[in-house]
Parts: sequence; C-alpha cells; structure tokens
Amino acid sequence: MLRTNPAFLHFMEQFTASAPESEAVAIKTFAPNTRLIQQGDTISYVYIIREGITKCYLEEDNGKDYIFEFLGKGEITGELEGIKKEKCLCNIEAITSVTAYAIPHRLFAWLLINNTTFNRLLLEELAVRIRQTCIRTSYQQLYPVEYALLRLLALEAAQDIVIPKKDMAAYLGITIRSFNRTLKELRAKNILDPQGLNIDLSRKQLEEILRRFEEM
Amino acid sequence: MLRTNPAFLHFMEQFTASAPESEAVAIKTFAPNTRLIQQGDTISYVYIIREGITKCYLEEDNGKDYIFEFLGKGEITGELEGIKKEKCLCNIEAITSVTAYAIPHRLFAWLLINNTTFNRLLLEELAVRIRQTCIRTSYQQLYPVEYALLRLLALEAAQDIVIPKKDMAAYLGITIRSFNRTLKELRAKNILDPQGLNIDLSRKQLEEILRRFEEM
DNA sequence: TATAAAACGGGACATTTGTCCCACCCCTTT
DNA sequence: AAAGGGGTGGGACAAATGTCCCGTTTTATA
Repeated sequence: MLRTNPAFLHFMEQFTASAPESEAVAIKTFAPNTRLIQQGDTISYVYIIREGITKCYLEEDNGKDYIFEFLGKGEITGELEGIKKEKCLCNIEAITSVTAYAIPHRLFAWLLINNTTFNRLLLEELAVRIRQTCIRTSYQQLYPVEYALLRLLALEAAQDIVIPKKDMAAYLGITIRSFNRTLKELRAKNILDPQGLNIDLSRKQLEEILRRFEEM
Repeated sequence: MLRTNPAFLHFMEQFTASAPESEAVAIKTFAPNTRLIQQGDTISYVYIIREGITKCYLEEDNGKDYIFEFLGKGEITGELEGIKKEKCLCNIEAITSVTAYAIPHRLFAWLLINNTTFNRLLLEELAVRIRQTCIRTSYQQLYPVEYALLRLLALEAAQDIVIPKKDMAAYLGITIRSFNRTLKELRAKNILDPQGLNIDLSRKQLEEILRRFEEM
C-alpha cells in the first residue's frame, strides 16, 4: 500500500553527496495537500521522495478519484514522463509534509545511460510496481470489498501510518458510504482474521489493528 | 487492449540475424490454449512474441480469473521474473497459435547491461504498460461496466481481432452473466456512441463494431 | 459564547452485479 | 433416430454498491 524504496533513497544520498553532476539536483519541499505533479501537465523533473507520504491518483471526468498507490521514502515519480515525453498521467499530492529530490530530465536521461546502478534501480522499481499493481487489481476485482478493506486496514496498521478515510475509499475504488457500511458490518460480525490475509503481523500490530478498527 | 510492440520485434529480428550472442535465442511454438508461462513456476526464459495472440491473466484461489492484457507481436513477457528472480506472477496462454523468441535469463541480463537499445526498449515498454494499466484500472473502477464494455468492443473491432466472450468478461472483471446482460441492455437501448469513447475509428471500423454488436 | 458552515455517519431506496438454475441448441456416440 | 454431454442465453432472486438525504457532531468565525 505505502511503497518505499530504501535502495533508491540511499543511491540519491550518495549521489548528491559526491557526484559533480548532482549539482543539478534540487531539494524541493511541499506542504500537505499540495501537488508535486498535476495530471495533464508537462513537467521537466523526476522526483524521488526523501521524506513524507504522497498519494498518486487519477481524477476522472465524472469527478471521481482513483488512488493507485501511496508513495513514501525513496519512491520515484514522474519517471514515466521522464522516459517517454508525455503529459502527466496522474496527480501526486503530498499527504504529509514532503521533501523530494528534483532531477531535471536531462540529468535523468544521462543517469539512465551512464549509471548502471541507477538504471538497474529504476528497472527493478518498475518491475515491482507492475507486479504489485497486478496483484492488487486482481484482488480488488475478484474478491468482495470486505476482504480488500480488511487487508488494507492491516497494511495500514502494519506500517504504522494513518491514511484519511476518504483516501482509503478512493484506494479501494468505492464510495465512502460503502466504506463505512462495510466497516460497520465487519464490526457487527466481530470478524477480524488477519491470519487469513497473508500479511505478516506481530502481536503489537494485531492489537493496533483492533484498536483502530474499534475507533474508526 | 491487444498490445503490440513493433520496435521490439524489429530489434529481435535484427539481433537474431546478426549478433553472435543470439545463438542462445530459440524460437518456440505454442498451440492455442497452451501456456508459455505458468503462474507460480520458476522460469529461465524471457519471451518475445513473434506471432500470435496471448492472454496474460491471474487465477485467484476462488477460481476466478482476471485478464490484465492481451499480448501480441513484439510484446515481451516473463521480463518481471527476468529482472527480479521471483516466481511467475501470472499465466501467459496462447489464444491463437504462437511463436516466440525464448531468451535465456543469462542473455537477457547481458543485453540489459550491454545493449543500450534493448535496455531502452524494455524501459519504454514497462513505462507504457504501467501507464495503460493505470488508465484502464481507473476507468473500470470508476465508470459503469456499460462504458468499459462498449470501449472494449470498439477496441476489439478497431484492431480487427476476435476475443472469446469469456475472455472479454474476465478482462472486465465481471461474470459472463453480467457481460451478456449489459450487452442486451445496450442493444435494447440501441445506444452505440463510439464518439464518446475517445477512440479513433474509421467509418469501416464503426460499421464493423455495429455488425459484431448485433451478432453477439 | 453563539452561530453558521462544513464534515460525518448512516437510513432508505435505486441500481448494479452475482448466483443459481433451467431451457435450448448443437454435437457426438450408440 | 435416440440419448447424453457441453456450451450458451437468460429468468428469478440475492447480495453488493451507489445515490440521496437528513440529523448530529465538529470546526471556524464573528
């Protein structure tokens, strides 16, 4: 759910600390609820998140939003546009306060060609993203919302973060109404079986889930 | 819907024709309904489709299938597993008769490092795939099935291919029953407005859609 | 503190989608 | 020709989800 990429972050720290080319890399700051990237715009930077949490989402013409993923430390964004010069696919909006490395397209292209490590990191990142997306989409299409919601709550607690309710709903592709309803039903049934969710949870995390669950 | 990548195909033709390393590349043939890749398996080849159409899908524990995409000429598959050594995410099954270049992982890794063109082609392919997936997922989650179905029919006709009904349903993430029902409703309403679908259609394609639509 | 404005939860109903099942058609086999 | 099997379309009902709306709570502001 909240993706991170420590290896990428580490690379950027090294790179900005030592490489002469890295002068071009700026560090930008974004306040909560402001956008790093705006859907439809043409941009000239690729960002790598240094600190904070963002949401990556698409706004459809009918006013509905669909959140693809939450991007945290070390995640790259704007890379699709950096690879193929097209308009931005989706919005990247800061949920918490965010700082990010801003890599100009020119440098990005240079890195891809001349820095094997960087190239490799990006390749792996894209591969992971595709894999995760596939798993999630399929899961959400083929299982009842109930399961997906439970799983999402578990992930949220496991990562010890708080995501606004409306964002969770948008992530599941449902309305807040449905979200609330399902939540209520789960509570009524008193079913909370993280064992069946295929997520590793410590005892502490499990308690955390239960606590949040009651309070929501 | 049916993805192709002429540039990738062209590269492979050139490469197998001239490069000495390409000895390792075999051409494999697959009969309709057989699998190039089996979900959960460990493989040692990356495939690039030379001819034919395949479907890339995930089978969930509850017996349902979700089709991510239909891969045709020049599309690569098994690349996620080639980049990160993990078990196969999904099934790749031949719909028509298929021939494909089979690239051993060792050569694949070598190409990524030593052949800038290949590296670039893969990067672009992954980028396109992510983009397309995002667009589609969002569309399917946030619009009524009716729209998605209409759009799918249009795409199918525009590319002049035939996809079995059950595969179309699996692509939309719905049951055949729902598929049939929606189809019937559309026919009853006699609504078929490809203008609103954001797909470029020639007059001939439009007629083709209408024809198929009536016959289904 | 009082009051308006905005966010929130959930009831009631409408719509959409899934499940179950049966009738029909087209094969094949005997 | 008769019987059986597999695939297909759709009716009837159940379940899930969305839409509309209202009363309550929270927040902001004078």
